[in-house]
Amino acid sequence: MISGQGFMSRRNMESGPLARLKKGVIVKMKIYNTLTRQKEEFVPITPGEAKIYACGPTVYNYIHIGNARPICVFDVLRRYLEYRGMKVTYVQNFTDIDDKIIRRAGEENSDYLTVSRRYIAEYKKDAEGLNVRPATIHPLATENIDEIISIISTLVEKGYAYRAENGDVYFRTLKFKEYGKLSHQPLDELMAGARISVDEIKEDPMDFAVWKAAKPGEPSWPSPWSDGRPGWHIECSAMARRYLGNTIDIHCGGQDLIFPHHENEIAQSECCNGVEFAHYWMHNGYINVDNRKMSKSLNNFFTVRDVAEKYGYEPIRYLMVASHYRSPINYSVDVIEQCRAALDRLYNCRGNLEFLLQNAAPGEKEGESEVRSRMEQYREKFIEAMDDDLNTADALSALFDLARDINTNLNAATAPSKELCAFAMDLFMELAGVLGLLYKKQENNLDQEIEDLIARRTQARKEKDWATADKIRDELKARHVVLEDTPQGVKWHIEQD
RNA sequence: GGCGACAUAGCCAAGUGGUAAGGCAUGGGUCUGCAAAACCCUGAUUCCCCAGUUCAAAUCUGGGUGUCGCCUCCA
Repeated sequence: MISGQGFMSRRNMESGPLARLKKGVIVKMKIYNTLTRQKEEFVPITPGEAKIYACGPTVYNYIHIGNARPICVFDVLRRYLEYRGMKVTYVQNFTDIDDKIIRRAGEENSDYLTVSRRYIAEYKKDAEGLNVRPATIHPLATENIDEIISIISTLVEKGYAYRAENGDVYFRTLKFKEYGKLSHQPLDELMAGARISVDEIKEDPMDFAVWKAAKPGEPSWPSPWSDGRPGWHIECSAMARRYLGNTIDIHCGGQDLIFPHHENEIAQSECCNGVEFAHYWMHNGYINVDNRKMSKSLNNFFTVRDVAEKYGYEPIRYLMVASHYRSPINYSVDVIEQCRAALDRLYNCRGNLEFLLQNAAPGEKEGESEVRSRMEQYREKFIEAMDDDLNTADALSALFDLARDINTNLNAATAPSKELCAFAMDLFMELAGVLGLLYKKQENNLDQEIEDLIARRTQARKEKDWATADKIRDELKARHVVLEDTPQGVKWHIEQD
């Protein structure tokens, strides 16, 4: 029995961050580590590479915007590390077998497979809408039963888990001396607070199930202990190990997973593999509604789908990056509308720049190199903010600073060169892209009919026939084509809704 | 009971010792045939309260108030 030995003490010089630091760092980034409760320099196991495991949704319903937060925030983490030149392996599981899924299947008279596959598909639609890139791997619990059984077998062999008389297998929590190190809960306190009903079949109330024997009619898989299914926590230990190895760089999820889910993962993985499970633990804050935590159990949640139908997906994503990932966010209709208005400003900037770019003449002009170098400073500010524990709110302000600079200095009056316009556009989209914003495509084509209307209006304006011009403008506006008159001609964009 | 988070303008939100970023909204102005967009100006003598440390505190210390969360399925 070796728990509590060297592999936990990541402060030691051989395996601690200092040692890894010496091997060479590509990204000088600080991450708040729940394990140590402080910001630490991010030093990956392999220089230049990051292995990340993010707990994914249990697929028994549409995701709500509380679920959307970790999905968006850790997508930004991934994008940022890649932006800084790292190779990122990002694993996000789907929990596709569990009590809630089985219950749901029962309610609708179908089976767990139908339910889980449906909501995985729905998840993917929402994730795409939110501009969340698919993970490197999206493993399913039910496709990793062998790995799960292998880990449980090792735990049983080592004496960390035992079979109860009904076929369940439980983890011997008290045997893992460091239990509680992530949630910083002393074991006796956890026991005092344990509302776990005293279960005759467990040796100790703190023990948790790693394998559950099937009740009649439940889906099950054969195992050395019983026909049954994995407990919730074990699947993440199994999938993290299979796809990322015994030790990973960053494990992320919502704050509510710290206890017991992540605590249990640590116990299982470290007792099984004998090495530290994850070097960094990142946890996002909650989304609240009326100042109360939004959750499926409180039934005060908004699904991503519902909000997206009213306001679009992007304001949701904006909401997630507009504040720090560890702060709570209080959701309201007001706030989401403000997000949409803020996005409008950014899209206007992009639209104006695009229009300028199309009309600009090539040939760098005098003084433009100074403009470039000034704009480079916004990138520096952006990176500095992101390096500080993913301060997306501060980074976003750099994007707005850039937008103001572009609006002020790149316009019809200053007639910037094509090169400068392209430079500004690239930089603007580069920073927005790291946050996963401004992914709505630029419309380039209009119907012939609309083109004709615009041409007629232009003619009317030339003849100072304002009545006709305004009538056409209103007509187009009703069809969501918004016109703006600029010194370089008519500019249009398609309005949403 | 144990552990923790938060409190900055009408709203959202950065800022952890050097004199309050950014966004939304409001009001005024410039530009425009009118709009739209954009730009400029406007807005917290002050960062929940009290006391302390300091030349200097939203930022540190102590105390208090309020709100929320985890300890049970939950992002």
